[in-house]
Amino acid sequence: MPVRIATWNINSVRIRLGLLARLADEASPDVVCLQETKVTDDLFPAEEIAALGYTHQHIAGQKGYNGVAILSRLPLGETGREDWCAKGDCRHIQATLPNGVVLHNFYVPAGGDIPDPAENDKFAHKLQFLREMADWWDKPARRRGAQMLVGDLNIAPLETDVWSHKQLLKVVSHTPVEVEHLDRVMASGRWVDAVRRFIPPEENLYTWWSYRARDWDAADKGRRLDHIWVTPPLAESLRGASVLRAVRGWEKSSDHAPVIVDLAD
DNA sequence: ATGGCAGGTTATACCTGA
Repeated sequence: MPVRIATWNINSVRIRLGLLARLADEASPDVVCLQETKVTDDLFPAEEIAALGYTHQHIAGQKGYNGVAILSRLPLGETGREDWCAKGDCRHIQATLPNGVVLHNFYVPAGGDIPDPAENDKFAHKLQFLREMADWWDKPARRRGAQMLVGDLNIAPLETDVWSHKQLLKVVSHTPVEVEHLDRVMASGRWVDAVRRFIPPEENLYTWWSYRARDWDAADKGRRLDHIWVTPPLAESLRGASVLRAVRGWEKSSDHAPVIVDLAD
């Protein structure tokens, strides 16, 4: 049975439960990975989400900020989480799917406004987080088997991942130092960009559009911050990938659109 | 056009996002 996996920075799971229901109805992902749930585990709307069919849930949330969740219609095997940068924040969880795929859900720090780690602690945190991710997959034992890495990585690596490469070179999310760090993470895990296997790198592709634009759709000043990567053994199972841009236009939407991939058996 | 918006909080102004 094929498996559909979605990743979505939902920007508060409680305020957008209705949109999650609509996503479940219209796209019917088997597994949904959320970021920025913005809720502690005791207040997580587990029953409402179970009623959508996602009875298997692995969550790690905190008050106000961050927070990640893996919601699944399929049973989850071994689950876990890593405390990157030893800050105790909720930016990563993982779970094993019935097909054996180890699924990692990340919310990489945004990094603040100033792209200089000496001047901006948030940017330093972002780079450190990425270095720790690269170190994690640098060990051959951690590269074994079929793995998938999804989430809001808060970096748009390609020139076609932003509305203007030139104008964003000094804007956090598209600076060369961030892209180098992300490339190192990719290389360490031998990761394959699943979405760009289907939507060629020559084509502009975004997953995030600012709330501040008067007309986000017309201006289309987007960035591709949300990603789905797979390890080489899993790349052969990919059957499709897309960004659900229309979701960005739903009433009271998140500023991020969901990204989905389909896997064959 | 360096503006503009949105969510959360021991809220009613300030932090975060990117």
